[in-house]
Amino acid sequence: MSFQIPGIGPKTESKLQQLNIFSDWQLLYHFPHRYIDFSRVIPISKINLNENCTLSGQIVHLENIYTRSLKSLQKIILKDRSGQVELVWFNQPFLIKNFKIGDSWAFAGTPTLYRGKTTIFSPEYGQYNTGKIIPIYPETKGLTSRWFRKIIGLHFDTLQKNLVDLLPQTLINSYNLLPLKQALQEIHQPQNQKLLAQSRYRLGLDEILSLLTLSRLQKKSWALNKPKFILKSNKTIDSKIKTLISNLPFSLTESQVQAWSEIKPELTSKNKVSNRLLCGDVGSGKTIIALLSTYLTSLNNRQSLVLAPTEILGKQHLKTFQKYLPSTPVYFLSAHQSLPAKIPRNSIIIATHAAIFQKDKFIKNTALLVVDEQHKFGVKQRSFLSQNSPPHTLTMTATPIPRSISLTFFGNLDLSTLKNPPQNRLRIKTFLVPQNKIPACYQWLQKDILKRHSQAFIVCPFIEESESAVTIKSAKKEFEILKNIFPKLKLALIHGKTDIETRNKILENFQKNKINVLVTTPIIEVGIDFPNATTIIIQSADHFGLSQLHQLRGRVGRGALQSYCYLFTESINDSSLKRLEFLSKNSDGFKIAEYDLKTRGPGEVFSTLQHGFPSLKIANLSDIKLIELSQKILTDLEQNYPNFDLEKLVKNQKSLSMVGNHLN
DNA sequence: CAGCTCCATGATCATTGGCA
DNA sequence: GCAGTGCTCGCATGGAGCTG
DNA sequence: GAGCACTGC
Repeated sequence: MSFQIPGIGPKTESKLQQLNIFSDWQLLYHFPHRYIDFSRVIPISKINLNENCTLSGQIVHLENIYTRSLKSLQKIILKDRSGQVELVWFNQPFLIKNFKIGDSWAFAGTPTLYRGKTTIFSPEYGQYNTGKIIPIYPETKGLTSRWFRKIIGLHFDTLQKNLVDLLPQTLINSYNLLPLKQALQEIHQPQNQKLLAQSRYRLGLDEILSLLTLSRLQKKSWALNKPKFILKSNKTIDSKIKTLISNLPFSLTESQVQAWSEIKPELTSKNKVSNRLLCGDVGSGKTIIALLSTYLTSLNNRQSLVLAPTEILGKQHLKTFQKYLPSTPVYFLSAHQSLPAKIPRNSIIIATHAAIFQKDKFIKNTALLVVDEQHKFGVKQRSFLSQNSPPHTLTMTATPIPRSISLTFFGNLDLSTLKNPPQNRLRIKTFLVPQNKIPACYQWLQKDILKRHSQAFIVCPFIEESESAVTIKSAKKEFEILKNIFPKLKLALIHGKTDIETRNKILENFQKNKINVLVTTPIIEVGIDFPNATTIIIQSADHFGLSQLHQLRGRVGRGALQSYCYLFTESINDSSLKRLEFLSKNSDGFKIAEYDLKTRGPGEVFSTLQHGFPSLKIANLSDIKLIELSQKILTDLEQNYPNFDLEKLVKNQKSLSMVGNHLN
């Protein structure tokens, strides 16, 4: 487990470790993140300005020039039959000793015109850096791309010696893939763009394939679990649940019915432990599903545990549960509030994360665990899952996860999706507000608040005014301005640095309608129900991801009144305006997430999820075709290559070394 | 906020010409 | 293990943007 | 000059 090749001593080794490279084959899995194409080798006279090229010729002049301010620059004049160029470096006086007048050299760079002369600043030289497409690597201080190019160029054969292409040859042929070694060679030393693309394709496929494999393996190992408590559904229980459903003040939506029909048989299965992700847009009614599940458990005289992301949200759940399940014991557990010493066996415990620290007390009696993730995807609650006999687990998320992402990252979970929102909800009217209409909008808001006794959020991206980004509204400053705009209204400010007690107090007052307008940073994202809030104004909307905006918008429209979302922006950037327009015309979170994924990449969609996902180095999660191909290949492997060792596939992926944290 | 990575940047010479 | 030699490769700085 | 390999002790 270390380095065989020469040139790596203790210093370099520790630097490599900073880049997560611990042994020599991993060097090959340190992929370039971009390339510069110096493959155009031309005579000097054919130079096009600002177009990368490689030139070779004789050095006819070289000098070191020292300037006043203790700086220096190095100048070389290179000549071939067709003409000459100047090459200039800065502050590298040692450099010219590598060259002699009369020597022949090749240099690569981008020619520019400087004071009437064609000049290349800091050109590359040497066999690994000229005349080809050169890779640029992720670097650490002291480990340059040049270093990687050389070491990999010199030792490629040694480095790849022990690597085995795990995919069967026949499969590689039938899908027209590059063999592993060739792919690795091309990613580091591409012969041309086409082969480079093929190489990225192959290696990206490996990444996705490993992810899929990993989640499939985990699903398999989860399937070995037997339920600790067997829940039944008999006639009495069924009818009670039916009564509950029919007594609800609304009827279940189609997809709620669907989801329940998926979850219920799992909970009552004799030999399977449920592990399901319930993925539903803001306000799609996930809580009801949780309610039904816990009720079923309770009717079986067993205990459920509902984990809420925040205390406020937990209390909200508590209210809901108590309201609809008056005859069931529901308890609340948080950092401030503990459980009674003895609780009935059929209790429903609603807990914040504080519960995690005292889980031992009651987890062993828990038959059903509901984790309300809201927008975050935590790692913490995995500790519940990793115990040897886990309860039925239902994870709920308000992040609409695009299909390609749920396939790759959550393949180990069964998936239920809530699509259509409850019919009684009015669609939130969303408008893009240009700068000059902002005052009118404020006027309208004030009127509306006074008329309907409604409330509003005003969201700003940052707390403090930053000098570099004057146009970005800061919550604090905006708050002052808004106080002047709305002299008749009560305003309050909340941001990430407001301490929790004040924050809770303000939220409480807001809930009681003692505050008309709440000015905040995006912290209100975390799903709080304020049915009376009907308007949300988002400042500098272009600075948010679409998914995030969608979540923010979901803060309103929770009551019966018509709600509004106003997006303020000073941006004139065409693509950001388009994005915002898309948002104003669409209310389906899944569509929005897909759109975000396609136009901005996975970062946007994941921005509201907690970290801890493996970063793919090559594959792109928005590449649904690649993901589908990986699935196809995986099925192919399982069906037609019975001896194929899936586990090996996972272990060999360096980029997955951290996956364990998240899926285990 | 700090720490890190990425990326762009960086220097010299020498002083005209029209009008009153 | 450590000192000495000779080899190769080597800028510095600031702002920007990201992450813990 | 930093890091490294190699040599000679």
